Amino acid sequence: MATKVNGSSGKDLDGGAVTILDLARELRLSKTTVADALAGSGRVSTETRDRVRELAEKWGYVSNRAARSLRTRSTGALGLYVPPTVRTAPFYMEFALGGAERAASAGFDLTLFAQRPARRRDFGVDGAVVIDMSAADELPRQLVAAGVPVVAAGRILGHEGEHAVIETPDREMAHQMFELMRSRGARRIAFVTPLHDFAVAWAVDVSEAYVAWCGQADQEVLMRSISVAATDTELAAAIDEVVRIPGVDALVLAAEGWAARAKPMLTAHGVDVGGSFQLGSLAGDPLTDGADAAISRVDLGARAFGVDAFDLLLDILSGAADRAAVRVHPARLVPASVHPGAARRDD
Amino acid sequence: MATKVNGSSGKDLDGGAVTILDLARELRLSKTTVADALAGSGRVSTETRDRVRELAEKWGYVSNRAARSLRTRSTGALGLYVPPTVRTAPFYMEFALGGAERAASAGFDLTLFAQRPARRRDFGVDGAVVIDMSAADELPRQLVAAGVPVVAAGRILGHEGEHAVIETPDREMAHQMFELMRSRGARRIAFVTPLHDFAVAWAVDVSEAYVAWCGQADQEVLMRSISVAATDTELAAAIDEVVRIPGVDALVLAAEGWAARAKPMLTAHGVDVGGSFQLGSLAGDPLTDGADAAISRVDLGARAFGVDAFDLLLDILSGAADRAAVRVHPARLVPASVHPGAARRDD
DNA sequence: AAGGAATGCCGGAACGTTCCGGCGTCCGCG
DNA sequence: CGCGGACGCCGGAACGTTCCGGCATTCCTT
Repeated sequence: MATKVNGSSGKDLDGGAVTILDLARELRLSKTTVADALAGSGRVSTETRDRVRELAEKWGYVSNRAARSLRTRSTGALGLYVPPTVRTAPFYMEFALGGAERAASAGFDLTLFAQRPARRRDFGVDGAVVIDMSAADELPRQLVAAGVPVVAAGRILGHEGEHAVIETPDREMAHQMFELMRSRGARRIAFVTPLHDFAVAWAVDVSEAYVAWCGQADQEVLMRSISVAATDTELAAAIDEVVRIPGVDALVLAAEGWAARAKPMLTAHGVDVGGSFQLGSLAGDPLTDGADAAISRVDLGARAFGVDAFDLLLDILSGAADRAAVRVHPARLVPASVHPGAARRDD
Repeated sequence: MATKVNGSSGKDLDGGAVTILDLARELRLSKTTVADALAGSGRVSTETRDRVRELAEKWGYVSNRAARSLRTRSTGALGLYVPPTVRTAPFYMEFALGGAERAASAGFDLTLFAQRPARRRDFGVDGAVVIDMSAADELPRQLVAAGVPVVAAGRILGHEGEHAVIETPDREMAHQMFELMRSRGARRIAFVTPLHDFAVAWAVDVSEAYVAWCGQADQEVLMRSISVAATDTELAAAIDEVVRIPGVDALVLAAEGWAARAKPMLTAHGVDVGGSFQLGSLAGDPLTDGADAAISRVDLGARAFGVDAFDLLLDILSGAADRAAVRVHPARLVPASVHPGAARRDD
């Protein structure tokens, strides 16, 4: 009862993409058998399977994603959301590409969400990773409401327990940074961190870690806050302030890129960076802060972080991990190379 | 003849997502009418349409992407491929997010392709943008072979005419940069560019532009090539060489981030960057090279570039542009702020 | 040799949407 | 009063896949 009468040989690559039915017709098999042969499911003789696969290869058959998705209720894509505030940083690009790599290795595509959509929508993903989300952002709860498994890279303040989380040990790394500097002779370590209204976990964590360390190390709290997207002018103003504080012999900056930008400013003030004055970055990717051996940095391993985040997501999808699982992605402290002529006081 | 008998009220949010059929049953309408009411197509009374939309809103109906995709043969997603060699640069993140924004505003998702897939696959996109591709990369032709419209951001050497292209005026901007420096007194401008085996259009273009300018300006060609992913050591070696050339009073670096990294190296050599010595970046994004007012830079407008690239792709999809269209995305020369005390020779 | 199990293959139904054609009803106009 | 057409709504088919159950045929077992 088909409307179109198909010729004998077939192989109609003309109309559009080749389907399972095309293969079945050509091989005089049923679609079920062809599908089974291709998927390796069902009961098919080895000979038949080989015939099917050979023709599929020859004709360039590709399984229609939409049809499969419709039938299986899985999309074959994972989502990633990077909030607008911070997305210029190379860190997120590395993270995203690590994620894309991991997703691809599991046969998933990576869909990048732009802004949060105005209207409710079909996200079109089997799961999603959101990174460094402010508590105010609604996207995670929209995802959760839509039944999409979510992994938060960096926990979301006030939303703990609502989804899985993977974190870098920010407090611990900050602590290590301060300890390193002290062990290298620093006595008064200043700290520049994002403004308090930047309600993202890592920023809060490192600030608290600094204050805690000061208490423990019996050091005065020398903290300045600037916008996480600080311009050079803003950053320079903070540096000016810090330099003016008497006896400051070390400075740690919380956000990516700050240290590299601050260094020339410090130098302009006559500060011997890498020598008598220590400079550190708590989010130092190899590209910016890390390019300078005079800066101690915390290497967050952005790429591997992305891989790990999507790894967790995949584990959740496969049932190997709980939907509220919490994991830690290791970071690494990379001390500045000690300047040979540096004044170094060993207590 | 339905296998399942549905109760009177319905509203079964229990099973899974709510479908058009659920709405139709509840409203005692046919699926066609409901679909028409939601899509705004067909002939539906205003009253009915409102009733449908109200219930759809109330029940949180979202159109099933897979089903629609299957029927309409369009996926609702656009692809982006960033080659592995260069992807650490913030430029590409900005570009990608600009693209995601533009795609989203047209109702498309953005799928990030990871590595090129080993096997032939269904790309699952309606069109794709590839950026700064080396001629050797096979992905574009795979896409073209699969019938996917492709926009190359930065033309692909040796593949002109096979797909649409959007470009920044790299030669022109390089020329402007050199002219700026000369107008500000530079007499011997050195140039550092990626190695020749980095067969990406912009790198070739700016190198050629430099040589051409030298010829026209009657200046000796002072060019050094390093890996596009040069380490600090490699970059420093090139800088060392450049500094050793007698009379060099300006340096232009081709790739993103190089200038910012080179500046401290130059300073270490006692060079007065921003004063008697001019430094320029041909791919200076605001974050890295652009953060330093002493560096002249070409602002490629990464974000807007991404928007424009996807704009072109969307135009092609809508038929408003040819599949081999060529467009130019404007760039902008941002001169270094002239240092007050700088030695400035006005011819 | 007869019963049952394994083997190889197959038809339909479903997934949720879009789209084509059609079918009553009612209005307006000559 | 009759008729053409607009209006409001509808049924079915199709998109390409997966999956459930089933039906011959062959093989093994006792």
